[in-house]
Formats: sequence, structure tokens, C-alpha cells
Amino acid sequence: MDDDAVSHVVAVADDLFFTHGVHAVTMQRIRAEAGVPLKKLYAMFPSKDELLAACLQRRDQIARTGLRERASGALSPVERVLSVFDFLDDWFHQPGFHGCVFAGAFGEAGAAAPVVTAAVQAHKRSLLELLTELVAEAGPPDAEAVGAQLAVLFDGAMAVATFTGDTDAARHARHAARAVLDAALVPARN
Amino acid sequence: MDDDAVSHVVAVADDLFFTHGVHAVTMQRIRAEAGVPLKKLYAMFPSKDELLAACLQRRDQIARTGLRERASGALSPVERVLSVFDFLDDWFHQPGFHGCVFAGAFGEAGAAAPVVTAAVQAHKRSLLELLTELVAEAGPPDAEAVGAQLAVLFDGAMAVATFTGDTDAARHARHAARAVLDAALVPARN
DNA sequence: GCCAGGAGAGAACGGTCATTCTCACGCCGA
DNA sequence: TCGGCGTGAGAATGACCGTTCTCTCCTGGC
Repeated sequence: MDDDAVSHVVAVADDLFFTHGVHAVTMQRIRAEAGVPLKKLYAMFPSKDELLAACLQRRDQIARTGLRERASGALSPVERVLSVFDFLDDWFHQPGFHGCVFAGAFGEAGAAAPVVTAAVQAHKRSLLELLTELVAEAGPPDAEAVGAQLAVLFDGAMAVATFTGDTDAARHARHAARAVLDAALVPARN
Repeated sequence: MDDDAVSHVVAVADDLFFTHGVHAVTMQRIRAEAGVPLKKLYAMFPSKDELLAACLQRRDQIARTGLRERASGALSPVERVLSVFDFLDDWFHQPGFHGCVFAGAFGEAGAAAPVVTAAVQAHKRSLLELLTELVAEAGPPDAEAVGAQLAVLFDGAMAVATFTGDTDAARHARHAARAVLDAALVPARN
């Protein structure tokens, strides 16, 4: 029962944070929108920062699940890696896309809130792992390095889309990713 | 006289914003550190947001100058493009590097402050232009597309360094950039 | 019916900050 | 010497928001 209430609150808060920005959303508003008393809100999460961190963990979960699902539909290992950028592309084109929550949260609360920083870093780390894993299946000699390069592309697409509103960023990243993978998979004349 | 005062204030504010984050720095503090009366501060800039925007414009200028200087020392067009990432690498390893100011400013003030958003977008646009220009000199058929891909790498390195503190990000971006350039310059078996 | 206990709703508190206002001081011209 | 004026320094204002507190009402047991 209580679990339901908690995840409901997190879902509502996440939506508000994501849409309007962390700073612009007050606890009052979350309370009102979620239909819980303020007291209960603070019983669930000792502070706004903790609530935000919970939202970020939820996002992390959702993103990873989505990425894996998308990857599982791909036909080859290379396509599996590239599907990550297709996922991103879809996401950018969803109505109401407002940029990366993690970037926003980090900017607004990061420095002062260790919980938030930790959540953001955990997310980035888990993405790097996922990418490296997908790359490894494609079999280049240096999966770690290639994974790191793809992570840069992933975050870069996010940053470009967030800051400039250019929703083609994911496609540019995909092209670049293909070049990186090709280079890594061909024995290569250096 | 007045110009000097203004640029002094901007320099001081920029330093504070960059080091401690926009939100953590109060107008009082800027006033104290810059040694100007609050009144004069508000005579120079009607609001904190405007002051921040001025700081971002200054950064933009500095970054572009630095990038061009660095590029001018490179031996070939391709090296000239890649020198951009060396510049980034150096920057990441400077003591007191705290991530991209533009990202921070956007997160903290962006949504609510159109001036700030505009400054960030102008910066990203000018970077994209610079990259595209450098790429064009290397002569691939589709400089625009390659420039956009490099911009993604550039911002990605920034994002990774900012969020995770991984200062190797620029090197990963450089490797990826070389792969992208190689692919663009070889007539290529698709 | 009556009392205890908990939960909901929102008022109150404490602190922070951008922004504005006041006031006193020192300089300059007469 | 005196009056006015620009200027510096910081106090006052007004608003906001996270967090806590209080009061009321409802429920459930006897």
C-alpha cells in the first residue's frame, strides 16, 4: 500500500521536475498534484533533494529498460549498438521533450546536494556499462575505449538537444557512432 | 573608465559563477569581491541574469579565441580540426576545472531567463560554425554534417567531464573525431 | 454516546536573496 | 565657508520556499 503511494509520488514529482525544472517546482505543488499531505510527503522523503534523487533513479531504470528493449530488437551486434541512438532519437521527438533531466538536476541542485550528484553519476556509469557491454558483443579489440567514445556521443547528443533544441542531434551521433565502430572493427591501416 | 569597471565586474563575477555555481553566488558577494557599490552594479546590469549573460558572452569570446589560436598552430587541416579536442583536454586538466559554465548556467537559470538561454545557444551556434569551418578546410564532401557530428563530440566531452569528473573525456572525443574524419575523407565503401 | 488517536489541510517559521532605499560623507564650485 | 550633489555602504523590503507545527475532523473501540 505504502509502496504504491511512494511510487505515485515519485511519478508525479518526476513529471513535474522534468517538465518545469527542479527549481520551478515547489513541494507544495508536488503535494497538491500528488494528493498527499505535506506531512506524508516528508515522511516518505526527508527532503526535496532525496525526492529528486529518487526520481532520477526511476529515470535511470526506465532509460535502461527502454534501451535494452530497443537493443533486443536489433538484427546484428553493430545494429544493437546503434539502436541506442535510435532510442535517443525517438525520445527527442516525443512531445514535451525538455532536455536531459540529469543535466538539469545536476545544474540546479548538483553542487549543493551530494545525493543528487551521486544519482547522476550512477546513471552515467550505468550507461557507460551498458554501452561497453553492447560494444563487446560486436567484438572489437578495445571495447572499453569504444564504449567510452560512444558514451561521449550519447551525452553529446543529449547536451546538444537540451541546449540548442536541435532534435537531429541523435542522428548526428548515430552517424559518428557508425564511423567509430567501423574504425574499431576494421583491423585498420592506422 | 567605465568600460574598465564593467569588464572588471564581469571578470570577477565570471570567476565566482564558474567556481561556485551561479546559484551559490549572491549579488552581495560579487559586489564585495569586485569592490563596487551595489548601486553601481545595478546601474551596469539591470539584473543578475543580465550579468550572467555578459559573463557567458565573455566566456564564448575567450573560448573561441583560444580554439582559433590552438588551431593555428596545427600542421594539417585534419590536425587543425583535432586540435579542438586538445584544447578541451588542456582545459579539463586545468586546476579548478568545474565543468562547463554554459551547462551549469543553463540548468540553474536557463528556463526562467531568456537572456541566459540566448547566450548559451549563441555560444553553441558559434562553436558549431567554427567546427564546420575547420572541417571545410579539410575538404570532405559534407562539411556541415561532419561539423555537426564533431559538435556532438565536443559537447559530449564537456558533459562527461562535467557530470562524471572524467577528465579523459576529451581524449575519447578526439579518437572518435578522428574516426569520423577518416570516414568522411575516404570516398568509402558504404 | 464518548473518548483517544491518528491523519489531513494548510498556516506559520526561518532563512535566503534579488532588488531598492536611505543616509551620511566628501568633493566641488562659488 | 557654505550649499548642493554625486557616491559609497549597507540597511530595509518583499517575495519565495523548504520544512515544521497546529488545529480540526474523522474513525474505531468500548
